[in-house]
Amino acid sequence: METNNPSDKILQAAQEEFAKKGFHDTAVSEIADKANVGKGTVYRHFGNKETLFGTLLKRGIHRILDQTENIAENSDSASQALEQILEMHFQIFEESKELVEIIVNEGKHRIGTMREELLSEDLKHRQQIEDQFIRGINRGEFEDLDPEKMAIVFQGFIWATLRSAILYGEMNLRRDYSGLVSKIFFKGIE
Amino acid sequence: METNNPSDKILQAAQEEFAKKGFHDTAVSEIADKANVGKGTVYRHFGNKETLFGTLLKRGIHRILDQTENIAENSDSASQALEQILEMHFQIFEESKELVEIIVNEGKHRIGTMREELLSEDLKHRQQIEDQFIRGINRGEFEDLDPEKMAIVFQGFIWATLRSAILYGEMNLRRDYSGLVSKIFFKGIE
Amino acid sequence: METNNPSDKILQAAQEEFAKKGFHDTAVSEIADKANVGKGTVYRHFGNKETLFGTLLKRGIHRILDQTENIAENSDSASQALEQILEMHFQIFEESKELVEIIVNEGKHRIGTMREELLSEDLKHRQQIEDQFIRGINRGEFEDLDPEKMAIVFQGFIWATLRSAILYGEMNLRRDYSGLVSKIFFKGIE
Amino acid sequence: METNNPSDKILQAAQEEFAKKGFHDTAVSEIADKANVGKGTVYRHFGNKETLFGTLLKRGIHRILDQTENIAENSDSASQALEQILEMHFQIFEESKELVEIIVNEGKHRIGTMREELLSEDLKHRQQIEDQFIRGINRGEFEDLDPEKMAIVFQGFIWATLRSAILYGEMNLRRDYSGLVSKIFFKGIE
DNA sequence: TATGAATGAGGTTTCATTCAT
DNA sequence: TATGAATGAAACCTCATTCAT
Repeated sequence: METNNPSDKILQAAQEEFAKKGFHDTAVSEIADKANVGKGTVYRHFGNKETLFGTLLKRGIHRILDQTENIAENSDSASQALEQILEMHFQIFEESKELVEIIVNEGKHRIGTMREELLSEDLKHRQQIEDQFIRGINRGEFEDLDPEKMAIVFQGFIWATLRSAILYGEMNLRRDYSGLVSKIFFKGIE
Repeated sequence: METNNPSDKILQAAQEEFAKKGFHDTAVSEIADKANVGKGTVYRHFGNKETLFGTLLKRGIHRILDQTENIAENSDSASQALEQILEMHFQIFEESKELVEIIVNEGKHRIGTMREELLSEDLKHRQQIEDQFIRGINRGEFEDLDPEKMAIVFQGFIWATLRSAILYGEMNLRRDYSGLVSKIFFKGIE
Repeated sequence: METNNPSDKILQAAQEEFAKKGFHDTAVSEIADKANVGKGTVYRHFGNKETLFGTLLKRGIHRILDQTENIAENSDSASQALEQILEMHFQIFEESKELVEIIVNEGKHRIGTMREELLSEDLKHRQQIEDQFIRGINRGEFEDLDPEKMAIVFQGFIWATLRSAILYGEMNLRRDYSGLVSKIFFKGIE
Repeated sequence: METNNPSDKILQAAQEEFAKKGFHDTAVSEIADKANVGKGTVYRHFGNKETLFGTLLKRGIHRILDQTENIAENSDSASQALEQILEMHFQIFEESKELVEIIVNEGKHRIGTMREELLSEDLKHRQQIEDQFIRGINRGEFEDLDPEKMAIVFQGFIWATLRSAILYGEMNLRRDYSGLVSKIFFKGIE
């Protein structure tokens, strides 16, 4: 779906470059070049480099938030929902490898002004997961463990698995992992 | 145990600064100032900024490798060993919060010249973990799952848990997490 | 003929500063200041300090090459041509004292990447001079001596005379020297 | 004649390094290393880098001054003396290629504090040559031209010839050049 | 007297950002 | 609205020089 919208072209180019080289090792001019626009256009649309980066992160997180919401509403059980959430992350990874790499690799630093905003989105996602654990406990699917901690651990599992995939590039094994992680996790808490 | 050895002072200062602000946002002069040495002294001892950073990473990884080795030799069962390995990571985290933050946050980029060396150390650690799974399977402690994949997932669990701890700063809960993760993981694979 | 072209302003400023203080003792920022441009502009136009220096040398050598070519084509005899070539060097010296100083003073070192290119230009000039000696010998103007060696010696004479002029600043005497050198070269002093 | 005198070892090493790479591209530590002494020893003996360099220049010029004096006293005619002076420069060149390279290549800049002293030595040499021209004119060997200018031109010839030799590395031809230059100078080429 | 670890001034270079066109 | 030339702050790094041993 080729757009000629400068914003989209810039965002796309930024995603690829930031994923490949990280925030600091990517020059704004490289992004502009790859997007076939002038450097000034990047600034007209995003104000500065940090905001461009943050916009990318936000886009990714919102996408995850929306899809999680969707899964929650259309699932029969908590364990099914959680499995689908895990699976969904791998799907996004396959579609937007770079976006996930960015989120995984530059999670902590590089969020400057948007720190609060991004952190709050992350907490929203944790809450979505926690809701599923509460649901599961109420339905008798899981043991009665602290749902908040469970959510934190589950969120960690997701990133951890993506991290392995990125680090070792063994993406072709993704279904194996996704399945293995689900298996371990759910058998562990039943 | 205050040393006056410049190398140690620099390494310590670098660890703190890199953890706080990341590689690129930390100036060599800031490290020098914090270590109470001249800028030139940093260069005399480490050659350049990247090597200083890499030295820090190597130190951390070697420490983990050594302790894992030690645990492997002195444990009665595979599950005990793996639990201790997880626990050990939290201990190191408590002692050198910054070092772990660096490893977690700047895993992918910023390793330049030392990439191969560091990656091979990481693989060594994975192998150490895999050895425990093989041991556990042989001893009938675990299900007969692919030990290599198990190792990758377990390594992921470690980072996931540390990542949560770092991100949310809820280190005071560490025992809870460590225990929870162990519980889930081992019940899941028994 | 004041230009506002940054390249020209930078080249002019560089010429003056390099001549006054040599390559190493001239800071790029000084050149930028004197040219009334930002430091970055120097780098945008010339890439780095060494290339800026080399560009200056090339410009000078090309000018000499062109004018020598011109003299060769428009002269009645070899000795007339050679006299004019000598005279031309003094003219250039008067117009661009600094450029000649640079070429005289930093001939050997400081040419790094452009070494081959510059040396080959120098050889071209030697060839131009040699051509005049061949012409002169054929026309019976000169003794039948090895034209290549004659060219080397003549080229030496040029630099020698310029060197004296630069070293002692006795430029006001230039006509005297130029004439004296011609006289000696063609007739000797006995 | 191997000395263990630190000063001599340093001077020798400095000569080689300065000739090879020029003043600025030679580090004091490189000189110290090559001389097998500590960096501090260089400073103890010569105070600073510039003085070390100047000492080298002075040594060379004094040597030339002394030998010229000697030639003047032991020669039968002015033209013989001048020929021997020219020849002597080539001899020194063969023995101390580097020293001559230094003097030729870094004549103008790099003399800082010693500027006056070195310039006065150079003028002394010019005077020695001028004396020979006066002698030659008085003895009827040469035409009655301005001896000062003749001296300047002759001095220029010397450097010019050495410059060619250094630039093109055609030192094996030295006798040819030396002879050719003498011939031209005294008899011309017509 | 000799040393070399430590220092920091100073130099080169990059690149995010601005703004006139 | 789009551009990219110009800018200069700020970072990395070198190396002459000092001085405690």
